[in-house]
Amino acid sequence: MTPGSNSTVTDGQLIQPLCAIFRRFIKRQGLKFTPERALILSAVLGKDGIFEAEELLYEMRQAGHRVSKATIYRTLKHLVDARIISEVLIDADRTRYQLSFGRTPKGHLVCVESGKIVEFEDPALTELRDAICQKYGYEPLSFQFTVYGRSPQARQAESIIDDR
Amino acid sequence: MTPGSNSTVTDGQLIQPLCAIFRRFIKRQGLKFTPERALILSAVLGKDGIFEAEELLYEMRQAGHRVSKATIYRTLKHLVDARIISEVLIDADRTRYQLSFGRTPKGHLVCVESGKIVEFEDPALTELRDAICQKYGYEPLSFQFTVYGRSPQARQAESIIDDR
DNA sequence: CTTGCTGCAAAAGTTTTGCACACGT
DNA sequence: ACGTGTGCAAAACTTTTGCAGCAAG
Repeated sequence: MTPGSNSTVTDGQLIQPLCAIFRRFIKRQGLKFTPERALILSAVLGKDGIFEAEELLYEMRQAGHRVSKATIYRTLKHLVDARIISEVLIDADRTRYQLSFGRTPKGHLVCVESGKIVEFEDPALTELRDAICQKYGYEPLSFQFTVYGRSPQARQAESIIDDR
Repeated sequence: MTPGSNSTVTDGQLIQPLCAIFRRFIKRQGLKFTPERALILSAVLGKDGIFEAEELLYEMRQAGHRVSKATIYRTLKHLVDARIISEVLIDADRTRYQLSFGRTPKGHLVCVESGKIVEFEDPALTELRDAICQKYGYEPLSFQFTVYGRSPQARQAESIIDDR
């Protein structure tokens, strides 16, 4: 139950419909809707932003659920297929994920010094995605826009050290 | 429509200046400009588009140069630091690279079925990068825009199989 | 000479897979 | 019952690192 862990009230409203959507998606492929899959989906919905596989595993175990790393990875793959979450590629270290169902796709602004990630929305992103796809005759599915820069704090910190 | 402005012939003209730039960059850090580093830079300049570390290693060995995987990775890192090449993150499988020095930054259109990657230019990309950075007070460094879709060929192939 | 560089092999880290058993449908 | 799913541990991969000898400045 973990009281007080529900920081994202709005996401809570998504649990019911998304469970149904995921279950339908799974069944449509002749696969099975298991407790583990439901549990992982619910853990994903509890995340408010970008998350990682290992992080999900850790938090689920903290919450007393015993799931294996393998099942996490296998289920995340299905959730991506179902277009409920999407991969977020910020660096080559590991894959990150983000809830994407029913949300405007976001761009990401990354500080190369601190690694801090800021999400932002801009209608131009989806417009650009569609324009490019139309130009090449592609069916648009998703996009990823990541901007790398130096945050104000990092610039200030650097200017103190910097003496070249 | 685009003439051979991105061909390897044009890149040939970049070898001299880029060697100088890289050497200066390396020396500025108190590091050493070695034959291996020059060789790797030259192999990179021979690539016409996106490439991978392993691919570079294979081709250099084919060409009769003996370089280690470790040195390839170490040098690619320096080339990224020097802003001569940039990382291209298409999927989580591996890191790809691309010559970026003196070039308009590109976006990538990826077919999710075939994995084919099309590069494209659009001034809106850099404009968007700068607009976002300005909004948050960041110093813009680079960006990555990847659009995932289904190519006309893939859509056609799928429609033949598809009979749900 | 001093300091960094290279190749090799081993290590590290993330993601995948083989297997035996358990469980949805 | 049948066919998937799960957990575990091992495997697979890409990328990094420790080390001993080598080379650039």
